[in-house]
Amino acid sequence: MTDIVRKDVMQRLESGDYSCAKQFTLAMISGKWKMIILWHLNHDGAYRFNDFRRLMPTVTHKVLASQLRELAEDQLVKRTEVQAKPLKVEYEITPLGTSLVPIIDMMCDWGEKRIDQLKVTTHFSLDENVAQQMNEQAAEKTA
Amino acid sequence: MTDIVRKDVMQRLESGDYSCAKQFTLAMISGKWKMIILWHLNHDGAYRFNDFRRLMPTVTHKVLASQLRELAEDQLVKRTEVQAKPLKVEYEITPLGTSLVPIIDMMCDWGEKRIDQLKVTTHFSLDENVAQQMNEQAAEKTA
DNA sequence: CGGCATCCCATAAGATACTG
DNA sequence: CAGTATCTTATGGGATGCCG
Repeated sequence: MTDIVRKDVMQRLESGDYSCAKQFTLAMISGKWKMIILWHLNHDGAYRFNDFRRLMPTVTHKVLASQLRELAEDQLVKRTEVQAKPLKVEYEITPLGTSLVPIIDMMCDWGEKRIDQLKVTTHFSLDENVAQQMNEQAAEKTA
Repeated sequence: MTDIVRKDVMQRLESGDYSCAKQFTLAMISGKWKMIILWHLNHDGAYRFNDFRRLMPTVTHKVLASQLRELAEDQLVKRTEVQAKPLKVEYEITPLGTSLVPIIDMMCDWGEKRIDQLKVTTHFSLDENVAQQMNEQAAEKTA
C-alpha cells in the first residue's frame, strides 16, 4: 500500500476505536507540535530538521523526529532526502496536509478570541495568587 | 469568578505552555469523548448523565464524569441540577460551546472523506485530485 | 545533519467499588 | 441517579546518548 498510514491509526480505524470520523481527524493533528509544524510548512514553504528546532526552541530532538515521522506516515507532510553527504532532509506540506489548514486556522482564531476573553475576565476573578498579592500590597500600604 | 477555566489550562496559558492559540483550542476538545459530547448536545439538545452512557456504551462512568466536568469548567457545557430527590442533572451546550461546533463539523467532514479515501486507495496511490476537492470544499465553506 | 535507542515521568483513561 | 475514590495500565513526551 503506497498510501501508508500509521499502523496504530489504521488499526484503530479497523477495530472501530474511533467512534466517529472527527476523532480520526483529531488524531491527525493532536501531537504537541503537529499543528505548528503544518501551519509553518503551509505558510513558509519547505523546512529542514534544524529549521524546526530554531523555530520551536523547546521541542526535543526525539519528539520533533517522531512528530515529523507521524505526519509523513499520515501523508500530511512529504519528507525528501536532498543530499547524502552531510545528509540533508526537506519537509514540505502535501495537498492532503493543506486540506487541513482551514481547520487549523479556525482553531487559531477561536483560541485567540477565547484567550482575549479570558484575559479580560481574569482580572476580576481567577488567579487567587493575584488576589492575594493585591491583598498583601494593600496591607503593606496601610502598614 | 464568573468565567472559570480549568486551573491546569490557565496555568499552561500563563506559563506559556501553549506556544500558540491553536493549541489552546486543541486542548478544549482533545478529550477522548469531548467532541462527541459537544456534537450531540448541539444536535439533540439537553442530555442527562445516563443518556450519554446509552449514547456511548463504551465510556467509563468515571471518564464520562471527568469529561463533563472539564467541559463545564471550560464553559463549553452548562450543568444544571434539576431535581434533588433521585438527583437529576441536565447538560446543555453553551454559546461558547456552540461557537466550537463549526470546527468540529469540519473535522467530521475531513475525517469522513479521508477515511473513504483510505478505503478506496489503500492499494492505489494518494489521489491529489481528492485532496484538491477537499481544498475546494473547504474554501467554499469558509467563503 | 538527521535521526534512533533507552530510560523515566506525568497524565489520560480503564476497572472496580462505594456514596449522597 | 449521578457521581467520587482508589488502583492500575497505556501513552505521550522529556532527557540523554549513540550512529550513519
